Amino acid sequence: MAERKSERTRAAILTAARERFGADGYERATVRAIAADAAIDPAMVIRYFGSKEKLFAEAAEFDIRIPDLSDVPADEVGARLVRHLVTRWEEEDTFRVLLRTAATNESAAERMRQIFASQLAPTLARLAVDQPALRAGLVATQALGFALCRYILQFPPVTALSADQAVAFLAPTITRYLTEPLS
Amino acid sequence: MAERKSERTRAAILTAARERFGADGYERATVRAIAADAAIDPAMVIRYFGSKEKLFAEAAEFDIRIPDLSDVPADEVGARLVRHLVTRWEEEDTFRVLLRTAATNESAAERMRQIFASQLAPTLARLAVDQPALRAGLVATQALGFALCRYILQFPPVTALSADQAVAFLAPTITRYLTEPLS
DNA sequence: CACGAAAGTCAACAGCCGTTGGCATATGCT
DNA sequence: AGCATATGCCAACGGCTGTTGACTTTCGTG
Repeated sequence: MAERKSERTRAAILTAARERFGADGYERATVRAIAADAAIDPAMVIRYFGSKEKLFAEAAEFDIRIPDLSDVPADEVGARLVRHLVTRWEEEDTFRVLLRTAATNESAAERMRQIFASQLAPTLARLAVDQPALRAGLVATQALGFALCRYILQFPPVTALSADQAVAFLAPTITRYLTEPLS
Repeated sequence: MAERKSERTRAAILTAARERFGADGYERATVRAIAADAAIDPAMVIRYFGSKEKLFAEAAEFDIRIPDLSDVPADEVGARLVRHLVTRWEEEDTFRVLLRTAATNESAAERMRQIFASQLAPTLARLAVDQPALRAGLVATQALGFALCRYILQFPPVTALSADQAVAFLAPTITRYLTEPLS
């Protein structure tokens, strides 16, 4: 069972990495600091993950896990979606890591675009009355803007919101973006 | 006229700095690269601005210049505001510099919060039916989310939008955040 | 117990970074 | 012209970065 120990430290590194990347962003989070948090030698980080960039790639793997909304009443879709997103964002650091980093790191931005294109857009496409890509894009602006103001920029009025309040305000916007007829 | 020349290079540095900061973010934009863009020695950058941080502070000075909307018909406030923001964001690099950097740099985030609190919130407060801080916060989530998806993450459906389309979609959301009764 | 591989330590590398001080040059004033 | 000062270049510093290779310890297995 020589591998048991190694998997534990591997997980420790990953946890520390997510914390540091999430708090400081990619550039300012140093391998040495991550190693210190995980109480191991910086060399081990490289040994386990090959490079800082590969470590980040693994630390920022994120599945948004959008539920199937196809048999949810049309007027509840927005609320269900918003609640799912907020829950999902707050139960892991991963998304925050990705969002924070995506602003200054092109590969993280690309990953963000991929999540949008492969996870969010297809699901929303079945709920939009027309122009699915455009409507998914609009939904993304509101969803990510909320995440930005709440978790990254930490605007006081936005951080002060409860999850319920957030859902109540954002849901109608999402619904409108998916269904409002184009003028 | 010894100062004329210096002011020209000072401006050149500032321009190059805004470009680099805007493209790469604070950490990855090096003093050396900025100096190279301005066709000048790295030492001059420090001589003129004292430090990289002070250079950034000056490069990221941004006045959102929100117009007086107090005598605009209530149903046009959203459109006017959105159009102003998009115009303002696109006529300078400054805002993009700030937004990109705010994700990983605490002092830039603080500046963002200040712009929100001292420039946006007070104006919106006079337009909101109640709970001015909360409503201004909601407006910010939609406005900044749009900027994030369009200028930073560059989601294709969002970059594809014309200014007119953006206004048409976002304006009703803004109006609703300012006026919709709380349930 | 002995052996070998896995896990971890340590020191050092080369390469950037922001910043500094000294020195050349140009420019404007008297 | 000659001086003072502003402007600019150059080389170098100390510090931090990701990454590497050699060495030591740990530990499961024959």
